[in-house]
Amino acid sequence: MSVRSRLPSRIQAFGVERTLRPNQVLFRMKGTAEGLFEVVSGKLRLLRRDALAGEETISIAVAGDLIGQGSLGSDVYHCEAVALTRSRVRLYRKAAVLAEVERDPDLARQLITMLAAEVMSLRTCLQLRAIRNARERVRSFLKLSADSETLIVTLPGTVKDLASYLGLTHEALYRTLSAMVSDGEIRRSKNHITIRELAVDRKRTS
Amino acid sequence: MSVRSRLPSRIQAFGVERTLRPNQVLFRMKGTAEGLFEVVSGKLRLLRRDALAGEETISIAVAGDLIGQGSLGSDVYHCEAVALTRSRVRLYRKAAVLAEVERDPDLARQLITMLAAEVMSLRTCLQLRAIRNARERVRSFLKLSADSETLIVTLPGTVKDLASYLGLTHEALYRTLSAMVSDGEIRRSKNHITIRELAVDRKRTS
DNA sequence: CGATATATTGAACCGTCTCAAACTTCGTGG
DNA sequence: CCACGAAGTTTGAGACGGTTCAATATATCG
Repeated sequence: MSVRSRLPSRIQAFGVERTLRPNQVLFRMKGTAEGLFEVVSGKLRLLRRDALAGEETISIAVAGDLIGQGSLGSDVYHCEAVALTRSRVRLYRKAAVLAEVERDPDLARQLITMLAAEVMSLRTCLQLRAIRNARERVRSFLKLSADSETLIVTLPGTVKDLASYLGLTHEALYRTLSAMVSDGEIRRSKNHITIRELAVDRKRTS
Repeated sequence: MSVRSRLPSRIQAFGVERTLRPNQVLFRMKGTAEGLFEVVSGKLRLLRRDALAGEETISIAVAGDLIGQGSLGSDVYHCEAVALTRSRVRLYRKAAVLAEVERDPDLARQLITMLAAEVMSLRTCLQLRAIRNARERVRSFLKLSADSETLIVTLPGTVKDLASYLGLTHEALYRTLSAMVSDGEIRRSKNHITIRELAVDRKRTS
């Protein structure tokens, strides 16, 4: 659901750890950008709020993920991070990161490729949403997210969160998943979805 | 419509210029990523193709814009660039850029902030699309894109391109714009849209 | 064990898509 | 410079699908 971005270990030296309880807000939209965070343990939800668009889940971050990268290019955060579970995060102050970048070309290169990958991941998401038909959209998402070996998709959050990520109401997603199950296209268990038939790419089975 | 990203002049030394005629393809999806391009003159359309999602305009790049940044994080391009007009572009080979990054921390910092800004720009676009109502979506887009002084939005491409960017069919966008004009909410001329009333934020005037 | 959030299904409405048709603009080539 | 074709623009009508509102079941957490 998001790029797994990791910082090289040498920079971790100057990271400051912080613990979050469930539902605690790590940073808010328009809050002063301290820097970026690495999720050490636990799980956080990244979202955007807007009077018109409502609440939109950007992604679910788990251990190892880097969040708040946008802060490197701005003075304020443009999204909100809330802990889903008790979590530990490590803060890398913006100034410290940028300073370290000057000294460590390798870190610079890693940050650049990481951000470039993030850009592409977002574009993929954007393209996913361009698919009008709910079922096709879900199908595309599953294809993109499935482990290529097992064809299993592991849901990082709730189905509701997934609905938000896909730009559907949760009702529509539940219905679509149900229909796909009864058609034998997928199989569902707790936190997993298994694709049963491999992309026969039949045109809109609706 | 997209982040105006510029490379510091010192790196321009090793850029290779190339001329494109209208409709010429600069790079395709899944084509080997040579590197990134700076638009010297003219106008290009960035898009993604997909059997299900169809053609989706990502942005219109004009002189000064940097395109194909995603290539820094991947071996292949994930979008397609087509010249809208006769254009000149300058290629910065991926390896050259990454090598220069090692030598020039300042370039590194600029690339990082540029990419971070792009990430946020994409997230904003994503959020825009989360607005279900066409009129509200157009309204939000106009607010975001308007010059804060004059309240004028300059369209970089055709209205059809804008429709693609907004995730609407062109018919829906034409209709919405017409309605907004007759309601006196906006004014239109050739390539400009002027917002007449400043966001009174009345709930769904539909 | 109660409270709160998620999961699930139903029914109806409404807006956008789709298909269609005409008009305008623009660029190209004769 | 005009003719032509291609692409963009514009408006119409109808169908479909996802949203919305609603109600209930299930699960999770303190």
